[in-house]
Amino acid sequence: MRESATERLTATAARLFQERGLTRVGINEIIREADVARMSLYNNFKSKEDLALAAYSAVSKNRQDAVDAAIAASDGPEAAILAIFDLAVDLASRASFRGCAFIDLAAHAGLNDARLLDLARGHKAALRGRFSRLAQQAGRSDPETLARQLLALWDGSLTDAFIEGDTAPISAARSAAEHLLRQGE
Amino acid sequence: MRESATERLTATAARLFQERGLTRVGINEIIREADVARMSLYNNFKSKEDLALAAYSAVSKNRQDAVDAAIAASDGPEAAILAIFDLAVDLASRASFRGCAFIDLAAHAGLNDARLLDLARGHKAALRGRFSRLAQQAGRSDPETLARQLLALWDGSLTDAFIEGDTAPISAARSAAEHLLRQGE
DNA sequence: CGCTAAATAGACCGACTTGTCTATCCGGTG
DNA sequence: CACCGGATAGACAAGTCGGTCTATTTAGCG
Repeated sequence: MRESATERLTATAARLFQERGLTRVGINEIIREADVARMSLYNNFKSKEDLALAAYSAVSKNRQDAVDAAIAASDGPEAAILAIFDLAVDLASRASFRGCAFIDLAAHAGLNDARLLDLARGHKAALRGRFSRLAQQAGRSDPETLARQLLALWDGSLTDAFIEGDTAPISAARSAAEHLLRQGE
Repeated sequence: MRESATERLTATAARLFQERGLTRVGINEIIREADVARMSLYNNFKSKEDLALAAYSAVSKNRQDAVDAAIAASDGPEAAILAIFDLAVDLASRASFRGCAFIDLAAHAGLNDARLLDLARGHKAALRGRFSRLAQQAGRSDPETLARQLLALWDGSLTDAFIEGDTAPISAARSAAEHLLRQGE
């Protein structure tokens, strides 16, 4: 037996929301792609926003796991930070890449559903927290500021990579991160 | 006599689109706020996207003028670059701030209308071009890379400032720009 | 087999969207 | 005053959206 309707719905919604954003994907398309009846969606989720909450949570968890794996595979905090930027290149190299899904989510969900905005905030805070921890392990005196700088480089370079259709902004951001790491050690 | 319908429509659309984004503002709201009849909109613009094109073009021009004014008022290219980041603080301090309007535009218009995506691309390229010129004036050997780094810091910090609801990311980005300027002079 | 409970397809609803059409009104000009 | 072109309000069309409901089929199980 194949995976449950809930799993198929969550996975399909996660994929479509990443590819085109929350508001540009309707439930008709989701249930068609997930091969699930309309009522099966509403039997498993109270609303589209509840489904979105589950889908984006799964995406967030996957991203954080990938970041943690990259950190674990790296030799020291500085290398780990650069390895995280290498992940961004992977993300942006996918054909369907359209910028960070959580930026789009925050821009879109802000006014309607506080839960979705909180999820986007939490995702960014989680990444920033990892940067901060690594900066602290690298012996930085002000790890929070460095973490904010690295997060801005991450978010901005992913955004610019989408707008330009090229990964050059991410490479540049990675080298900026190297400079910042060398600066105040 | 007050300003023309075209001017009122463009100004109103520019304001609303900045506040809430292209797709979250309908023409009904625009014509109501602009105090213009429905048909007056369609007599002056072929479609909502044509109005959006005019509105976002005006916003882009205003932003570029503000950047140029900040550059002109600065003492040297390094100071000019930092002055541009001070502009970001002003932008993000407005109560209605919801991140860079052109990032939202690019994310949203990408699939529907190539003209709007090109406008967003052009806006980012214009800012990047100014960073590049300043970097060159500062005697940098690789002004393009520095320009990309500064643009990523700009876009990322504006985005993070919106998501966090605080201007701290911009201050951090500004100090990162200072570091980058000191680094490879 | 027969029963039950769940999953299904699809009609349907109300709200909302952009865009068109029509009928009216207002202001400037001869 | 009479006229006329442009602006007006608002009905309307055609489509999409999220969500509900019903009638039917399917699947599990004693």
